[in-house]
Amino acid sequence: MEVALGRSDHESRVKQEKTTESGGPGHGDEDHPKQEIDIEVEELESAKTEMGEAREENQRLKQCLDRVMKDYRTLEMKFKDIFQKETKHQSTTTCSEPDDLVSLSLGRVICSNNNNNNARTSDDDDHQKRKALKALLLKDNNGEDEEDDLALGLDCKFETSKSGSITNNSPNIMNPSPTNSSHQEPVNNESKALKTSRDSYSGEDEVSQHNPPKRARVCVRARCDAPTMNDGCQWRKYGQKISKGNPCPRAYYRCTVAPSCPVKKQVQRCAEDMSVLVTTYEGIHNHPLPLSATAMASTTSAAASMLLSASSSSSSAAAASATTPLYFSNNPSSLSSSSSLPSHPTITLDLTTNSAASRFFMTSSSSSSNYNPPPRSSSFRSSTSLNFSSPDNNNFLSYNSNNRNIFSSMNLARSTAMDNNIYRLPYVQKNSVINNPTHHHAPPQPAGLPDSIAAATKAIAADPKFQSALAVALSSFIGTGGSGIGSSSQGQGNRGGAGENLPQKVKWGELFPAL
DNA sequence: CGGTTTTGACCAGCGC
DNA sequence: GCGCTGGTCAAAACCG
Repeated sequence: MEVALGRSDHESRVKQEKTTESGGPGHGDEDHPKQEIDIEVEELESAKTEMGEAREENQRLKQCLDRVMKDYRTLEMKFKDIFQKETKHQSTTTCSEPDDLVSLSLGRVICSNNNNNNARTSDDDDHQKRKALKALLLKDNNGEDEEDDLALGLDCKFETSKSGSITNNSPNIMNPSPTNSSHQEPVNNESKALKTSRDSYSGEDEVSQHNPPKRARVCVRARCDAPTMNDGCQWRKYGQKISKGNPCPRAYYRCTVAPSCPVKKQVQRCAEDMSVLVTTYEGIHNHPLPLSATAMASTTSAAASMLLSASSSSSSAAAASATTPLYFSNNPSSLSSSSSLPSHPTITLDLTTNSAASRFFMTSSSSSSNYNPPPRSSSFRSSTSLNFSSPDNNNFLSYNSNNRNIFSSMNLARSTAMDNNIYRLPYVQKNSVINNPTHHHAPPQPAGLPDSIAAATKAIAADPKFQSALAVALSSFIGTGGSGIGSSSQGQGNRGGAGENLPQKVKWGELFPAL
């Protein structure tokens, strides 16, 4: 419906413009009506052409979605089998051993010990996870109605071996589950969650309480002309600083969706490339997020969870190093936030290079990395980078051929879904391959979609982190489709919205007037 | 008028 | 202890 409106708006706008150009009715000479008719016919034809193209693309997207669903179900079955086997195998051991799958398991409660407080069985969790992901993948019309499900689905939960009575949110940077205890304990919840997460990666409970490490940060690098990226949340600027080594000031924002929300973000342009916006998120939302914010939320929470999961202990870090290919953004100069504050465990989502969503890198910190943050003698230091860039344009997840960064794509995707009830999924291009030279589990990829999916299946099955992160990434894309863009990000009276007004916001009717 | 932004001051952590 | 830097506060300015 909205599409039609957008189209009619477009047409009426065109007509209005023409009327204006021709000086209005009765003012032009005799030839003008003919020319106008010709022009209108031409535009009608072009509009029809565009409509046809859009329909084709919609078909492709539907097919892509079907394939993704099939793959997902296949993978889920495999994963479930593997997980059940591992659960049986590990049932004899304690839960003190961190589970690399914990971070992105989409609601699963991992490491279930014998504590009775956890009534959820593995099957229950699987069911919940499946339900949540299914809701993510299948919901098409009533996105807002399923916001809770979405949030639940994207939630990550930890259960520490010591505090079994607490089923906390993971260090979920952006998206705690609204169904959890957030509402009951809006303030303490964060510290609890942080404590749990800290405990999980420091392994020093007592020390953590008295000398807590800095909370994890998620750094997102993306090309953006706007003052800040629109991530769906409401932010209020509370400070600005010129930081060392960067002529561009760093702006400090605080989440204003809820008064007590502790989440902050720092926004700074990259010194070497002013078009790159570096946004660093810190903290845990203690309120339900608008659906428009869940994309970034799930992405950043996944990243942070991975970071903390990988950092949870030496064993898990070693496991991460062993199982996860290393691919650092190798651009420390741009990571002013993280590099200047290496005491914060920081994960970086690098979305800056070339094409759209593009290649999907999972990386993890390791001493063998070529990324050398400034040395600092003390404090925990961790840096992890997810690189979505595609230097060679062999896209795996790609929105389209536009040279648009992933989050611009997210905005567009949401506009699409909002107006057309069809998710504008990142689709796999015809010649797409998973081209991850650093991924040892991914065999050489021949071109072609089925092979790509097969390769993806192998790669995902081989690497739980990759698997989980891919799921989250997919849910991020899909999650953007459920509601109107900016519908919740800009509240009443939010003038300026801390620079969050959407210059990059594109109306669907303008983008695809043919629809 | 209420909310946001700006901006100088202040504080804490760190290195020397 | 001092200086540097990052981060935050809060009063004033700004805006619709």
